[in-house]
Amino acid sequence: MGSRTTRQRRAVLRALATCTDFVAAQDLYARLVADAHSIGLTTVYRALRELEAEGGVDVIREDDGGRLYRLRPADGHRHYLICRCCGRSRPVDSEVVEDWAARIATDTGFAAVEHTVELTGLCTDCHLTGDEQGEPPCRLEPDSRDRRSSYAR
Amino acid sequence: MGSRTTRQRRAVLRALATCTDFVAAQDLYARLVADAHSIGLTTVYRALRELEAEGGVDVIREDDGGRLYRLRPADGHRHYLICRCCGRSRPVDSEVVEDWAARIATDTGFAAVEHTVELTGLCTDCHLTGDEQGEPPCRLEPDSRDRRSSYAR
DNA sequence: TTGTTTGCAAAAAGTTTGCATAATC
DNA sequence: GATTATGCAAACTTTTTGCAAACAA
Repeated sequence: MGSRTTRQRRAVLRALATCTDFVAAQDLYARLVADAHSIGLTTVYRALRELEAEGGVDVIREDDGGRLYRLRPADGHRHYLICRCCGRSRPVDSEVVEDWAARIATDTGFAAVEHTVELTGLCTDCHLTGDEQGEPPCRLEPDSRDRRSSYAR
Repeated sequence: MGSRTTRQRRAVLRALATCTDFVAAQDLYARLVADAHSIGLTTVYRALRELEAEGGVDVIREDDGGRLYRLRPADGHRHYLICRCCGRSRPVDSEVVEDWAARIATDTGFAAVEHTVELTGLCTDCHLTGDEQGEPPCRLEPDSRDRRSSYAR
């Protein structure tokens, strides 16, 4: 009934540790394959889902419903500010929000309250380059479609 | 170049106003059809996407990437606490979060910062009924799959 | 040995698009 | 009359599942 340590799971974890930012399952798979690993896409999906379930990764959602994963820091989950333009993310201080969520939980009587918080914007780099409308001014799609397309199945 | 008022768009808006909670595009479509309206699913999707773009609706995302829509109150956008069990939602006071997001925006220099905030939990009703593990204890799926299934295409 | 994990191919689901027709302004 | 909206069917994308073979313990 226990969980087993396999070559593939180790590889996924190591690849995830290598990433400096959020990655899509497909990207991670592509990286692994490009890195001469032998692994199936299904396995990558399963590994990420398991990691998500046990809280090993932070997850953000793309507009189209896709998921992006990032290894969670040892000191607990974090929230991020993501550039809609270049896709880069940075963790933000979210104590306030954590407290707020906890307060809501007690105030409402809801149990097992969980929260999803995402911030998006245009980083200064992208902001300087493109127009300021808030919609894709730069070289990359707002969601990471570009990063992914080069590895289309 | 302007947007036109059509029978279908009016119907979507009216149906949305009728809903007391978040609905999926497919559900809204099913309701409209059941209500003897003549409308296409595509049109519903388009209408909702337009409403979303112009800020007429609040949107939450399901685990599977689906979207649920709810007419936005006249006094601006809101955030919600959603029961993972029965799917019902209630608006929560989120001034704290709004302020926090604004602060992050100025602190980081990011432009056009937007935020997504969702709270989920188990409402007291559901909590009393099922076990307390935080996973689907009740009669309904944690995401609204049940509400939708009865109208499957 | 025994129960897990893998991975391929196929399925699934929700949403979007092509395009001819219909309706609005 | 010009432009915009509609709606059907087909396409698309990402993720999940069935199942036999491979593998860890």
